[in-house]
Amino acid sequence: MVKPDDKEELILKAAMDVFVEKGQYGAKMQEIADRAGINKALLHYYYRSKENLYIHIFKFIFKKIANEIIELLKSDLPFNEFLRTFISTYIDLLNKNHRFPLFIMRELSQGGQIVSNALNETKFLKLDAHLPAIRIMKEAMEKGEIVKMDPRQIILTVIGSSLFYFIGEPIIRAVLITEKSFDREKFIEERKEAIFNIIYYGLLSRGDK
Amino acid sequence: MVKPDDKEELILKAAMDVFVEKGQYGAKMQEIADRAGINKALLHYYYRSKENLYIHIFKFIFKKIANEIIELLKSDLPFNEFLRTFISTYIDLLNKNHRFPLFIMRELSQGGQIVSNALNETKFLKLDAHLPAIRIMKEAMEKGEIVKMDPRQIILTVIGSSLFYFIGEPIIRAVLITEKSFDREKFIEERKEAIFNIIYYGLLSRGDK
DNA sequence: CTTATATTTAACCAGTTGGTTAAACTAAAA
DNA sequence: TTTTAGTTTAACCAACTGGTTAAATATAAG
Repeated sequence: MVKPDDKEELILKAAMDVFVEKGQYGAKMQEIADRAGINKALLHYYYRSKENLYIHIFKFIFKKIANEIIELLKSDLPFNEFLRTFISTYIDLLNKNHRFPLFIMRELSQGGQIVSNALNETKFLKLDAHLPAIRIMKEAMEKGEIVKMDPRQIILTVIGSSLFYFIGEPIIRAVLITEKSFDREKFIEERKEAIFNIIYYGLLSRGDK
Repeated sequence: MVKPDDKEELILKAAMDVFVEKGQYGAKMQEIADRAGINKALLHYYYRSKENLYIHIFKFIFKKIANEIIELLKSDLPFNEFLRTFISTYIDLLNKNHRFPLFIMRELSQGGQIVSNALNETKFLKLDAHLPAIRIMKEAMEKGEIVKMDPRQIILTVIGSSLFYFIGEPIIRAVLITEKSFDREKFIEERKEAIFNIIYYGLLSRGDK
């Protein structure tokens, strides 16, 4: 028995689009079926309920993003190269999936039950000293290359700085961007540079005050 | 004619709670009525429709946050003091209203029609060179105090770094916080210090590379 | 007292929507 | 050919929900 066309994949793709766009409650099963080019009956044939389907989609997206970040944190490079690579790759990832962060945030604002379930199914339940990224930072601190600081503060600053443009883009463009011809990709490249420079030089050990 | 108890205010308060918690579609009029201690009929007596009420609440919250940020950007201080004050005050604001950012984000992810309407009703449609904050930065650059850089990159880094903890708190606490007894307020104070230090020293002019 | 507004109660309606069902059809596998 | 799973069609249902309505009541203002 082979599916002539992989309907299940069509469903997942359509469901992802609709849920990401409209959220769990704004999404309608009929619309998902329509966009997948199938009918509602088949939708329930594969996924018993809307909630089921939603959780499935959410976990899929969450794990995809989480796992990519985990990979990045496993890198083993000198601190400055690690930092530059992390920022650049993470921003590329966000740029390619610019709707995912807000989708995850929306679920977060709902209370986070589904989020914490999804979290339990990823590998980084707790970031500890064994993680290469943390080790790299601690070593750089011990060598006196960078200032001593709680590594979590560095992580929060890097991720927050990188993420913000993508979750706030509509407002940011309305408020901050005045050019008539705005080159988004160029701005994003500049963003990478700026974040790296600010954070790297902000962490470099300074002799005096 | 005086309202014995200001029901209208009770409604607004309850509606805010429910909408912030569950979003536009997750919220139910009946629940709003219940939490306000009144009945559905009165709800429609004051606010003709759910959409009406939602837009009302959204704009109220959005303007409150936006206007506080605008005030902060009007400050006129030396760059380093401005930066320290902005970060500290902004984080305090977020801490006091920790549910608002995600609420606004959720609406953003819906397409942003309501957001852009709300935006038009605030005073900072475009941040330009006249704004004190921008002037302060440009002056500090010209004086050679800090490195030359697009001021928007600085703003995005400051806001992103400050905001991230509050929109990602559930995940951050699950992943990054290992202490059994976690002192949230202390961590937030440390966060202020870290953000200021990283960004300020990251911007300070450096003689060599 | 009269009047106008505020408020409650309770029933009701219509539209939407998640989900079901049954029958028929398709097509590959055995 | 028979069997089994995938798929469609179309009708249907029950629950929920936003919104309405009408009648009764409260209450302060004029």
